[in-house]
Amino acid sequence: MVTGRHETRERIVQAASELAWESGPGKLSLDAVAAKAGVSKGGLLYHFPSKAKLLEATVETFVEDYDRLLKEREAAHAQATTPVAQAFLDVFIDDVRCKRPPSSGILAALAEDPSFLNPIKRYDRALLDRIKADLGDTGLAMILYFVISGLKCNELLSLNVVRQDEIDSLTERLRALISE
Amino acid sequence: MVTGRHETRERIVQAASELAWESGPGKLSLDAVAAKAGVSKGGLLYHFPSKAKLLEATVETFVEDYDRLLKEREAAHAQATTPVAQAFLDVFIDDVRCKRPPSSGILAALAEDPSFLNPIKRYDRALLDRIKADLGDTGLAMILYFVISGLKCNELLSLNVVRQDEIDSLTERLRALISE
DNA sequence: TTGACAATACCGTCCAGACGGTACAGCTGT
DNA sequence: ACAGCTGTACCGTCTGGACGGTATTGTCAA
Repeated sequence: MVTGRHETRERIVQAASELAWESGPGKLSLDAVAAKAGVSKGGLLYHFPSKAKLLEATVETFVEDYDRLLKEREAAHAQATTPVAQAFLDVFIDDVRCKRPPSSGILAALAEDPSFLNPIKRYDRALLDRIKADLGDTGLAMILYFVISGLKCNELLSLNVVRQDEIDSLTERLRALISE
Repeated sequence: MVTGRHETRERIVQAASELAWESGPGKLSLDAVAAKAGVSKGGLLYHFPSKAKLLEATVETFVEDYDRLLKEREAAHAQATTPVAQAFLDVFIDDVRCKRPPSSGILAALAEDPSFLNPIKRYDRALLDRIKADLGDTGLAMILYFVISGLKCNELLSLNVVRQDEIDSLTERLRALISE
């Protein structure tokens, strides 16, 4: 098969994420991932020499994708007084609007070993600091960050505690809080 | 060994939770749980005829324990205007103060099958409604619920994004918001 | 230009070990 | 007598990963 430089790698990572969602985070097998990605198991192990490396890459990809979206939204709010906070909200709202299945790749990584989430930990700590600096108000920054974090967690674990209209009114309220 | 009626059951559930924390949520084996609980595998399977039943019980125990703590705190705030919201905050604060390892039993259940979390979903939906009724202000209730939810998630996934003093100032601010 | 070689990107097979679960015989405190 | 176990033996399945092989593409000296 003729493939671009890292096209197959990306396909494998995406297949892993989708499979984690479909068959449960702890039931991710390399065989299944390979099959879903349209690659033989040998081929998979060429790109990711172990399951650990695959899950590592899944988390890293997740962070990179999120960072790209956030930067895009930040650029769109470049003239605003609180671009980071606005962008942070925007990305979350887009995420729920898109109704795409939660990124269970990170759950699969968590199931294997909690320390795989370290990149997220680092990224989010830096993000929280940026929101703080952006808003000036530390307390408000934390409220914004953790409300969104709670909502994301609710999605990630498929708890579905809130309805869409409740999410909408909550995000509107947050928008008002950070626009004052 | 002399045991009470359901003492062994409880010991097994607790062993499962601890093991999920120590060796990763997805690497919970019945052999290991039995060993940790000081029970033979046959004995474990006497109490929980399958792994699914064990994880189910783990989640149920988690919800029951939480409910007991919440009710205690509610009783302590019986004369206040917003007992549920106050108690909700109290239980969280106690939880982080105790510095006990996160209840990874639910992560193990999640790894096996996300639908094991349904009891939590039901409980939390009802809890959110109670906080809403308690506070009168729907938006404020959701902010309170999701900030705490975000903080819990942060703990559950061991992300440790915030320091203890930041948590303290955030919970104080929430306390002020719901005491007005 | 070409031929030798090497790196890349896979394929297909195989295996040791772990796992969930079954079965069952025996022990023991009440 | 019987619930509540223990201990052992076992089965079928699945899994991560090692391994050897193959086809394609790229590099580079002669």
